[in-house]
Amino acid sequence: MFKYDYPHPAVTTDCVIFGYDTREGLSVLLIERGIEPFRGCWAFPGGFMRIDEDADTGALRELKEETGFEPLYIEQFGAFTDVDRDPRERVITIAYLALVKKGPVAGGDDASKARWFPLNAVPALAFDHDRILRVAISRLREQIHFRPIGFDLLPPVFTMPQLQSLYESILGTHFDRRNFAAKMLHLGLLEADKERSENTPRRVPTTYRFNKDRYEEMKSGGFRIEF
Amino acid sequence: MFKYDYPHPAVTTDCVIFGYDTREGLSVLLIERGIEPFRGCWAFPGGFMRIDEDADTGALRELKEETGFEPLYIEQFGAFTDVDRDPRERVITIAYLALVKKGPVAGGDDASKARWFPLNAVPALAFDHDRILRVAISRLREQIHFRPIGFDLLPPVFTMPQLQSLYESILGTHFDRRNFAAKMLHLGLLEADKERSENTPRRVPTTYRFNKDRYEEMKSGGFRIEF
DNA sequence: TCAAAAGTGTTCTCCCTACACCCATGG
DNA sequence: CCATGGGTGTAGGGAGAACACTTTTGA
Repeated sequence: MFKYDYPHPAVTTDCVIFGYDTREGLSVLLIERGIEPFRGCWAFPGGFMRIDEDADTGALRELKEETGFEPLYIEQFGAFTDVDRDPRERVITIAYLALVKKGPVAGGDDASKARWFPLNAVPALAFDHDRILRVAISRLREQIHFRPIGFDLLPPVFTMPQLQSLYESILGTHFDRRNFAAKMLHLGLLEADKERSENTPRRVPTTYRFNKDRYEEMKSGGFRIEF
Repeated sequence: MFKYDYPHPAVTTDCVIFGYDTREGLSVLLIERGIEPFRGCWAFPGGFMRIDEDADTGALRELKEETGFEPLYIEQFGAFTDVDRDPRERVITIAYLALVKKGPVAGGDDASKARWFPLNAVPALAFDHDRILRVAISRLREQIHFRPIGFDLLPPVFTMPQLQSLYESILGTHFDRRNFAAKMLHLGLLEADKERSENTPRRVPTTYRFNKDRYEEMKSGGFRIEF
């Protein structure tokens, strides 16, 4: 039993985890809640922050425990503090945006209850997670202009059409093939890969890899991708 | 006395309040702490979030109580959660960035202990407020590319040199007069003001006001100011 | 009349945009 | 051989960057 002179809210972390594949586009990882409140509803993985860990650590811990994924990118993007957002007690949540390489959910006790949902097929969510998701998506769309975080969502070797459809999926727009390729190549972050990808239906596209060294150089000195 | 099965952190809000005038450039409003811990140190206005208010409300309340200012712009920009950031107990803070029209600190019990500090003369701060300030500044610099929040820091009628030196002060750079003016006028957010400003040392600059209607139009449809 | 600050226009370059044709592959 | 998708180049326009001289005003 822990006692305080003034009431204290509980603090949780929640992770909005995005993954991508060509079939489904941008997807988000949700967990079906096994307990009340909102039992049976889908929600972001997350949980109570421990008193001896900071929120970043807590978010990472919950992410790994509940999904088994190692995020390639993770960023705090907001605290959600509505008074009635949790029926049990006053709970505020610190929300994180994470990018992972999409795959079957591997680890965790709740693994069987986790599932990827394409962004256009997300069910109603528990708590205020609908709002959190909307904020996360708009943050992701902003961030993609400043960091090449899109690359984290692709396999190490990828084709230009793949990269384009990833960006289109995230930004919800369509680009001209030629202009998109020119712009990307112009950035100098891509290097052509010798090998050619297999399993393509028609003509074999050339493959690229992401040049991390070049990116590190560019980070110091500002960086902006216009779309 | 409030009891919980698990330990709960305390939650505060802190406001990084920016103001601007031509003499001192961009300044931040600090309050000298009258109580331990960090008694006598300078810190951002803020305080404990009440259990029956959300963080936005709490931040606004504290801002008004402690400084008497009405923010022209306010935005949550991060939760700071280091385990040892407060020696008393586990305290996390939700940090806000606010812009106000700079003036003498008017209201509040602690008014006499509040002071504006130009950004290049900020003293060592209490808690982790140094870090919070650094994050706030970089956020402000980002935001100024997307919203004309700079205008909130100027008087309703202002001159082009004033506007330019505000932007230079925030971004820490220098712009070519002609290019800056052209860019600003091109945005269509400024309208020339009939009256001329007084009290200028040399030639009288033309004055402008900010066209809010035009800004509202531009918000829906995206908006980017390049520098 | 001089010093200090404000006003103004042009050129060059780069990047974004729009757009059409050819090529490789599998069926 | 044809359908599908991948690859490529060019012309035009707009915006940013660099840059110098003239005007106003108070001292």
